[in-house]
Amino acid sequence: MSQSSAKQRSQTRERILESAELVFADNGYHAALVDEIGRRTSMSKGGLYFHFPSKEDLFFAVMDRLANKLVRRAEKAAAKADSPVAAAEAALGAVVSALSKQKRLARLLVTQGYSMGNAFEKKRTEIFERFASVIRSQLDAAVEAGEIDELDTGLAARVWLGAVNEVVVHWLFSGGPSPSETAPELKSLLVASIGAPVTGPKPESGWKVVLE
Amino acid sequence: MSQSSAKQRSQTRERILESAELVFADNGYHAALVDEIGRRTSMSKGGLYFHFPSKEDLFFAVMDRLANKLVRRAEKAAAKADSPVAAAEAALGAVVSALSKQKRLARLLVTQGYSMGNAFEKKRTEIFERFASVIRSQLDAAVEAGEIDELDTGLAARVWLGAVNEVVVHWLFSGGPSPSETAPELKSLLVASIGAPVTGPKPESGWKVVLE
DNA sequence: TTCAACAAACCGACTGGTCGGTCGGTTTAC
DNA sequence: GTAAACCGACCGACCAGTCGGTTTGTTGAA
Repeated sequence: MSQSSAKQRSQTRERILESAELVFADNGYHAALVDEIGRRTSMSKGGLYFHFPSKEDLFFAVMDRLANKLVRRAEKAAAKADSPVAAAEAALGAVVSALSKQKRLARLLVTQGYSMGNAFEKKRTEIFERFASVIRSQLDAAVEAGEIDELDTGLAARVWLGAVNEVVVHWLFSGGPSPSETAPELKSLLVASIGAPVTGPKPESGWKVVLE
Repeated sequence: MSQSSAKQRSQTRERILESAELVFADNGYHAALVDEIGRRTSMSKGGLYFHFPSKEDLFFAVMDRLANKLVRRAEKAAAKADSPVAAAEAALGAVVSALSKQKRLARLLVTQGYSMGNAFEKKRTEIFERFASVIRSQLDAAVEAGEIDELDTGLAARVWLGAVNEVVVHWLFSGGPSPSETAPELKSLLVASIGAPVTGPKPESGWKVVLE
């Protein structure tokens, strides 16, 4: 009946998204071949095009799926913290940690969004803004609570993300240290940037690398 | 004679680089057509290929040329400052200001380096590292002079650049405020991040927006 | 229980347009 | 005279997307 076939349908979609994620992450958008995605899904090109109208749409779907996962993690981590600043730290930490775990994911989110025309670049920005707003709302709360002085929290959130972005890129392409290794130092810099007191690199500050 | 033809030669190269910069900046690497570069240089494709072995090499040459210009500016700005921290601020300010002035340039440096395979991504990173080292050496001097506490200056420099990068991207793709507008706030955040005392947003701190 | 009718899902050879790069030739400069 | 500089029609690889067709699954009437 139509109920069960709808389930089947979305399972197939999921299978395709999974393969597509790998192929896009390994090759970047342009070099990724639709045929290759088909191969890894054990499905013909025609089959793929039955589920997704274009390569572009498929790519967007992959990005959205990843972003959802990550944002959920960040929010979860933030919810556990017991002060706004700590929550902001925790959210950022969750992202850093997740990216460290999976180079593929890092590549996709951090660099591939750029690799094309304006439509794509907007998508990348949109996703980054979602992350930024998680951090931003914590910083707003921190200001509200008098934990830190007033400041442009939107800007601060972007600064934080930009910093993480660069550290990740450096790791990806220059063989620099993994983001999790740099995390404590990074945390100090970013917390200091918003004028909050920097607590020494203590392991209990929500920067555990274990996660997942 | 060979002297004058060598001059001619490099002038032609320069003409090509100029056009190529425009075309790459407007369209990104992939969408940029070699024929279009030829058109704007009033030179046939064959002519271009006499001077550059491939589209890829041409792109790299464009990037290098831009990077050289920017690094020179940053160093010049730094040289004028009268304390290491101020010099670091000034260098960053010069970059921000230059990027604000020319969206094209910003697009190229900040996003197009990503749009392809690994070779290109390395190039982008290489260029960013050059900027980072300008800032980094000032921070080292600041530590040396006891102006700020010890810290991972390499990381701090990357954090600064990453922050700028993100602010620029936000401006480019979300119609956010121009980087020069945000500059004073941004400066406060970044200076605070390295634990230096934040002087109010005074105009004389090397953040003049005028610069060519 | 069987089967015809229909649709959803899938197949894969093929097309059509795109461009980087080539190469035999012409022009220009010395 | 000759070599560097330049020309531009052409080639050939590439690949997203198409489309006529086959398979699989569902339904409902006989």
